[in-house]
Amino acid sequence: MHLLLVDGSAYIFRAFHALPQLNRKSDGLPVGCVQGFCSMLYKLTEDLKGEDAPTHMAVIFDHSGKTFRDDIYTEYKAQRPPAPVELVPQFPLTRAATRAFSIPSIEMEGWEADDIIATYARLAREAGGKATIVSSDKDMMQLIEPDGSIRMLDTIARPGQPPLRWIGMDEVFKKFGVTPDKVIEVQALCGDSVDNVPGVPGIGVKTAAELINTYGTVENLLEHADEIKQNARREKLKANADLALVSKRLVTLSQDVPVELDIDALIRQPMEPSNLFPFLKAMEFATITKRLSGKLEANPDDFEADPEYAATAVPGAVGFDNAARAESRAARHEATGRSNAATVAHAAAEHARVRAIPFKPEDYEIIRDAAALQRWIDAIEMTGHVATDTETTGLDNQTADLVGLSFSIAPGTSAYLPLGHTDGEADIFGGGGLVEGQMDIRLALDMVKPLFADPSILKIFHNAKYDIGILARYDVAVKSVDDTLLLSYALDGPQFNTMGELGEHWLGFAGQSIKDLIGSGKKQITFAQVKIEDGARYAAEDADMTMRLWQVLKPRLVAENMTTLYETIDRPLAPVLARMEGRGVNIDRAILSRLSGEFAQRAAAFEAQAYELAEQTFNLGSPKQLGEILFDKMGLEGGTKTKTGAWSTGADVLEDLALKGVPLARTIVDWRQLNKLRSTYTDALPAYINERTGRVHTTYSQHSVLTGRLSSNDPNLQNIPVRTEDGRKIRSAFVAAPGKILVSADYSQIELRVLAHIADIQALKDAFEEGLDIHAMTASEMFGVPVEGMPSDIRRRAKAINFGIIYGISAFGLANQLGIGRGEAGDYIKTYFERFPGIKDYMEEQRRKVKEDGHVSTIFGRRINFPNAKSHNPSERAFVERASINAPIQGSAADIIRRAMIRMEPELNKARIDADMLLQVHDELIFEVPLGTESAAIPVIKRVMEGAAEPAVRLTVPIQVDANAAGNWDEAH
DNA sequence: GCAAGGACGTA
DNA sequence: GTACGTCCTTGCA
Repeated sequence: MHLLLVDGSAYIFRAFHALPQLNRKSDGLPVGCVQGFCSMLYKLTEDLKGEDAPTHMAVIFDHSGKTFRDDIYTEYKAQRPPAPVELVPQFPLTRAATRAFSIPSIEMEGWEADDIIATYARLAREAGGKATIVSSDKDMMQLIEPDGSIRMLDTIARPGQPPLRWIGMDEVFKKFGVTPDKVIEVQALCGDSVDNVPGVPGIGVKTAAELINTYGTVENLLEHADEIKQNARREKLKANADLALVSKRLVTLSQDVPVELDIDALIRQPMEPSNLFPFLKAMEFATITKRLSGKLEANPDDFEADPEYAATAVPGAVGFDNAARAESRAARHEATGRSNAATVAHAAAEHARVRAIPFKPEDYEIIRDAAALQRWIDAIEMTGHVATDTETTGLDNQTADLVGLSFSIAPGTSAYLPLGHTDGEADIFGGGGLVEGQMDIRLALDMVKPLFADPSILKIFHNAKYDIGILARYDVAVKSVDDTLLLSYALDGPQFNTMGELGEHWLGFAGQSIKDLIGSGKKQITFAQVKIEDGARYAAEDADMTMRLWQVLKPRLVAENMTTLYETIDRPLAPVLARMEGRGVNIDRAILSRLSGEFAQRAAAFEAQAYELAEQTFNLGSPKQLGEILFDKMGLEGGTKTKTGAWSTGADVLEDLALKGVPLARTIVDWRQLNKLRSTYTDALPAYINERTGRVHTTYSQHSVLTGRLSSNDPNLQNIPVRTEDGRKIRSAFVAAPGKILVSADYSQIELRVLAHIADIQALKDAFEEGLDIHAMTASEMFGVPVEGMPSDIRRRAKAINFGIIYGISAFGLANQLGIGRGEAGDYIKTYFERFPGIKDYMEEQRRKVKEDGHVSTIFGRRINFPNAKSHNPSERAFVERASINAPIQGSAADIIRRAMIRMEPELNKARIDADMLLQVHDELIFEVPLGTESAAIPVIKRVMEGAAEPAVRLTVPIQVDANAAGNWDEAH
């Protein structure tokens, strides 16, 4: 008899740390360890042949919870960190894998796997057989027998080593310096920091082995302790005799576990295809499935993936396709709802654990010299990850100066490194000198630089893009980043923005407000002027808070299937945006200044005209005063009121009045237009030119928009005018730098194409495939007019309907847009749905989904939440319905361009094209390239943009990108 | 000095 | 009918 005992828990942990954890299944669940585990089980059956072939087999796991060792020594394994988030969901899966291979999976409450293994090994030996323990855990070495009846086998794959390595007497002696029967004696003395076995302080393996080889056992050693010559050693032993004895009990494996299955129950069973393949298919393990199908002579296609473990959402099938697929998806969702229970529970437990840790500002450290900084760097390298934050003199990372850095390696363990605090009164030259007690900024940055560049150390920021931008200006590159702001965005959307809001919500503590430190308004100071001690408390708390939020939010990623979205779309985009912001865009100050004068003059003329027509002066910028003049004083008919009871004076109202012969209305419309262009663009933009770079640097927000779009602010470069002739003059002030040229590339009709894909509308898809004018085609389908020679008004109506569809159409809105009656608009919509019934199905599906789940999704799995979906207010509910129809369309298009942006720079580099991506305007990317290289750049840019959905989603419509080059943005567009 | 509302620029 | 940000006025602190 040969019993093979696999130490399942040890294998998973060792494999997790020994192998790169790259494998995930299609819903983002990490399964690298499960895969390694399955390969190992398969390999064992392949490699253990002849006399090594086992006749009996079992896989043993640790049971969660307390064991008898916790009663002996309360600190046992107390310092062990919680299992890595990626690993937790894999625990139940390895049990399932064991069962799939028709092998008994054994775990027992109150016992460690090691004890169960020891017991079975003894039973096998007593029955006259032998046992092989598949493990490399040193704690098991005590079981090895010199006669070979109990052996160990290490199967963790390592480069350059044979796949299976036997551990016998020699290996044990090498490790402990004693024979296996003395291993527990040595361990009792030297202890084990991993399991927190105390041992005798100051005695290591070497000394312990020497002592045991002389005295045989711990007990005998303690009895003869007085004979030991070395003073220190003798005293340590005598003082810690109790610890040594307790340690021995801790490391001694119990061989008397009351096992439930007796050894006959462990006889090897043949693999059963109907057991095996459903699991392997659910895990999406193609290679091993293929190998086993050959071996078992079974066809895996005959089996369905086990619904309990299969992926929730297949990318490309998210959103709506047709009723049948939606149904099967719902079924899968249910199924994984169960299989994800462990990950959900883990996330909740982490939240509870972290929330319970109190904040202690008095524990924060201030790093004032190189020695202290080196200690922190060493600790960070040990930990492998660090929450970090930059403190600066302002909100704009293109102008703010670095004042300090904070680091946290665990909740409550945090430090501040002050670098640029100044004293004295600020003068016009930027303030007083540096305060004492700070490291030289260059020296400190040189010390932390390798840390930030080290890909094996994860840097956790809150809004990494800001800090990456600051650090880049100090020549510090950052690799391997997590971002609590983006984690929160992927999980909850733009619900929480600031760290204070996140802290308040998840930890019940908002943290110190920056206003308390620097004040606000006129009396506001910069962080550089804050006292170091005060700044330290704030900054260290920020890093501490970031670390806590990361520990709360990161596990939710797996539990809520958002890992792929976060890791492949949101997180990698941040450094791309940081570079775009850093590059800025060149604008021609002279053009804007000339336009400013022109607009001001023309506006003044309209102003004078307005006073004349109104027969009084008033503030043209005041809708209130205007409304009173038009509707009260002049007594015009048909005025409507806004929700606050004020007269409505929007452009559409004034336009109406103008047509009815009210010249004042036209004058106001024209004045407002010019005034808008002047105040928002020609006057404001030059003030944004950065002195250092001579360019305008916008700030993108990656976490503000419900649907996944970006937004742009300070200044907003996503709403530069284009529709009117005056507006385009402003656009022409965005110019390429000397020797360069601008390339503008925009997606053609991306949202309608996305709609055609998700709602699966064949007529629309065909039209795009054939390159038809989509609005004319719609008009022709709806009104039965041939495309050739179609009246422009008919096409205009169809265009409005197409846009209306994307916006979640209502008869009311369409009527408003087209200036027709509600009845007529309703008829249009009815006709449209008759011609494209799939669209109606899509809309109903989204309405149903949002009501049921409170969210809808993009084709890449981005979730868009609508907490209002069940509102009792009918108009609020109608709004949610329209928005939930629009969100998957707008959001999927936004995901596509995000993916294009992430891939753009590597692809341009690969093609050896020197092109700088400067701006994104939702469906358009603007680049600056050396003059003459535009014709080489454009094909690459188009290829990346057009293929951006692949391979995650195979779109069923062609994507078209139009690109042009010119010296300014107006002509390139 | 700040928040809300109205208006208007973009996709 | 969707999604944003900015400027200006108004009203209140």
